[in-house]
Amino acid sequence: MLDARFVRENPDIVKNALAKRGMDVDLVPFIALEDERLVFIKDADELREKRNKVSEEIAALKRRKEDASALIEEMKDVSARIKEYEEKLNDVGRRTREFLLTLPNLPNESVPVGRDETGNVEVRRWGTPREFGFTALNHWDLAEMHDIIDFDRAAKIAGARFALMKGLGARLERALMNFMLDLNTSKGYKEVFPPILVNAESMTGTGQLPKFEMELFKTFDELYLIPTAEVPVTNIHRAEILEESKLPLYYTAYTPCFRREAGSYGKDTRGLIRQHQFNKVELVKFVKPENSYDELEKLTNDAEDILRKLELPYRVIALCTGDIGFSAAKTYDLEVWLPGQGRYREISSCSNFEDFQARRADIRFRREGKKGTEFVHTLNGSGLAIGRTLVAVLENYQQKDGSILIPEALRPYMGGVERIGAAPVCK
RNA sequence: GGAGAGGUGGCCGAGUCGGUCGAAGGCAGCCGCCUGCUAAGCGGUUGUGGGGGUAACACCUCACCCAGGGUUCGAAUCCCUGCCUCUCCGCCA
Repeated sequence: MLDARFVRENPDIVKNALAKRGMDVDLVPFIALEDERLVFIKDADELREKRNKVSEEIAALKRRKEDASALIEEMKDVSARIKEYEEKLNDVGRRTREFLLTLPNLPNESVPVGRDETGNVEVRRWGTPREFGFTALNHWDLAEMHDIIDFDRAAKIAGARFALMKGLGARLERALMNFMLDLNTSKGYKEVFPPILVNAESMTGTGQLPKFEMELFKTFDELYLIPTAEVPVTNIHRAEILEESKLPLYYTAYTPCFRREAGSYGKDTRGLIRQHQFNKVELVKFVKPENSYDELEKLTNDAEDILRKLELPYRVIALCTGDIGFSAAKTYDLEVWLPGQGRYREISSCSNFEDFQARRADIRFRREGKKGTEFVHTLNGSGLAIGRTLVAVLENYQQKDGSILIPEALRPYMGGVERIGAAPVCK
């Protein structure tokens, strides 16, 4: 959420920044509402001041056993007017807040300007896509060949866009989770395992609500299935004032993630790329404002490191103003090479939200020796999406005979299994 | 699911028949003083947010005692609803 005061005092800056996102926002009604709100606050405060003063007088009179009925009579009217103002204030305050909650974050100046994903900028590449010397298969063909993912039975159990992992497929999924968590924790990220069902306040804190409810699975108990661990982990510190000395805070979490994928009909209908339920290991940071862009580079590098250790070719994309997410001020996507598709596909998204989420979720810190508080900056990134990493491993490590080598880094997590397919394998 | 208890400032904890309570007291913290050092002791101080004000402080004012309503001239204190926590019973991975 943007700061109400900042918006009303800098409407041009806000309007121009949002224009870069391709939005034409009319701030005039908002500012009018704000002006009204400020007047109400002033008037209501003055009345309340009077009420407080007179109440003391009444109390003093009563203590002296004197008659206070004239004052009480007078205050009845004052109180009634205060109530009127409070109702107006509630109404206006609610409307300004609702408006602000629907405004996305302002892009950072370093974000390339562009209308849509065609405006994204490749920042760097790592690794070289392998020369196969044969036609590389899709991961779903490979998975079927080895009976490690069963989409048909998953559809029977749950529906489309679900997967049943079996045998070494399930083992590989688990190996990736553990490998990533171990690597992340070795870099100082604290491992947490949060609730994956959260309340509306948490969803509002990170920006999923109120605008994107249609993308979420909701239960009958007013709880939502998380679309990413970003939600519960960022909300760990909701409504808290942190000590400066505790910052930065780094967390990593494995969680399942759930997305309705409304509006993605016909996209990635086969395979593991786009599922209603998938596993992900997430990185989350709480940092001081002056460090947040350094921290974004470091976080992105930490996510990249996972791909490097798995020896999977990837590239880093700086999303342009028209393509960054609602809450983000800047985002790098990591895209891994998928031979089966012959192109790079998103496997991680690393963002700096600056104080956008912190303001919504009320996460502040106090500087040593200074009075007052400031909002922290929050960041997060996938480190990494497990399902898509598994896809990348299957497709990049496939051999001519159809077997799949296990990346060196994962073998300790696979009980020593080096290959899916040719060698003795459990099916 | 059934039966009770409770939610107060960084923490502990007091708030009597509603009135001078932003809230006693203690601890922790901070600033002084004192003391060979440390401890103890003495004095002072220490919440958050909004509005106004200032070059910046200062300062003025309003709100906040889980949340939202209600009663009242006036509520931390009374009433209602919700949320959460704890204890006991039942049930269960």
